[in-house]
Amino acid sequence: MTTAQHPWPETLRDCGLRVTRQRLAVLDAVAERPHQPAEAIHAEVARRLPEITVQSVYTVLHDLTAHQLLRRFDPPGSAARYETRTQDNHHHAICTRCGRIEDVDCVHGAAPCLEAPAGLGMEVEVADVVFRGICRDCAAQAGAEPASAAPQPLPDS
Amino acid sequence: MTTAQHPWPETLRDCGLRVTRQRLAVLDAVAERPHQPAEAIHAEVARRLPEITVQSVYTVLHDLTAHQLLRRFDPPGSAARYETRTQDNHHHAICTRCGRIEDVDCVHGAAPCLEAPAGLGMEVEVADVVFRGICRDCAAQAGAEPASAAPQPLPDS
DNA sequence: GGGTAATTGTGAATTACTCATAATTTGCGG
DNA sequence: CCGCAAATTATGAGTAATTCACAATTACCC
Repeated sequence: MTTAQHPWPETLRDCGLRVTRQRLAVLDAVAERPHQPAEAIHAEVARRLPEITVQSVYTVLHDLTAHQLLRRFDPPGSAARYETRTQDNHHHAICTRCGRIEDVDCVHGAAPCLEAPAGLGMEVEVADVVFRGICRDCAAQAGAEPASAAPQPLPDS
Repeated sequence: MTTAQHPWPETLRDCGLRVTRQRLAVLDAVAERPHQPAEAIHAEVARRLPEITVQSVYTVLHDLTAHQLLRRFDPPGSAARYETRTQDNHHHAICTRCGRIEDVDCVHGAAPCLEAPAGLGMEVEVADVVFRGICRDCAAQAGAEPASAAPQPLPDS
């Protein structure tokens, strides 16, 4: 689908970061499949760079997140996820049954929820919103199967 | 301040739970100091029940959370916190410098942010909102000290 | 190409929990 | 009150996710 890739090397250099195979591979993997945990990113990256270690993936993810090339998202009760959408203010929806994570564009405009805490003595910089519920597919299945009480352990995207 | 305590024993029995010293002590500790991690709750509880173990605190927190007597909150990149405000829809503000966590009442009314994802194929049950920024105290200090780049490791309340 | 600082690899350590099982306790029935 | 059964807690080990220290390698300016 996306034949034209991001100019990752340029972006890296703009941040004062060196261009390495590991960083490019991680950026590609996260761009292609967002909302994956570090282990899954490592598995994907290892297909091209079999010698890469999980620890290096952690280091790369940490560095790229610190430089705003990646955004880290912590689903409650699960490992951290990463995505390349860092410039816009978007939120996330998690299905409590199948664990699927989807992006949710901001409803109130560009910087929506930041207007919220009027009386709060704080200058708000970020507002992270996590919606939780039952996605359409799981709701459809719920009619047939009563479904398990415990939610699935957050599989993939 | 709050001389009149909650009727925890009654509340516990209403949930079909037995009344134990450990549960009462945990409920008291969380009510008195919300937004504390399990370790801090254990430390507080241990002042009255020196023989209690951290694992038991984890079990109690888990059980009470499952029965809606406590609400669990996962700050990004930090251990879980607990609070007794379970009936209202409120959110949280975290100072990225000092780590202080404060409650934020809902701005849009009772169930505010649930109206958000119109085009989303999901029936939203919960909307967790986390505001992050610099609190008033830290902003005042920022003028004097340039402050460290890394945020403090989420101390207390 | 050479040097140097940045980056990655290696391996151990840590944090925040969870799990299995044994000991204890609560609360009901008698 | 007493005792039993189920619920709860203590004990100890185990796990997942991530971090840390340091040695080996690599990118990039000259």
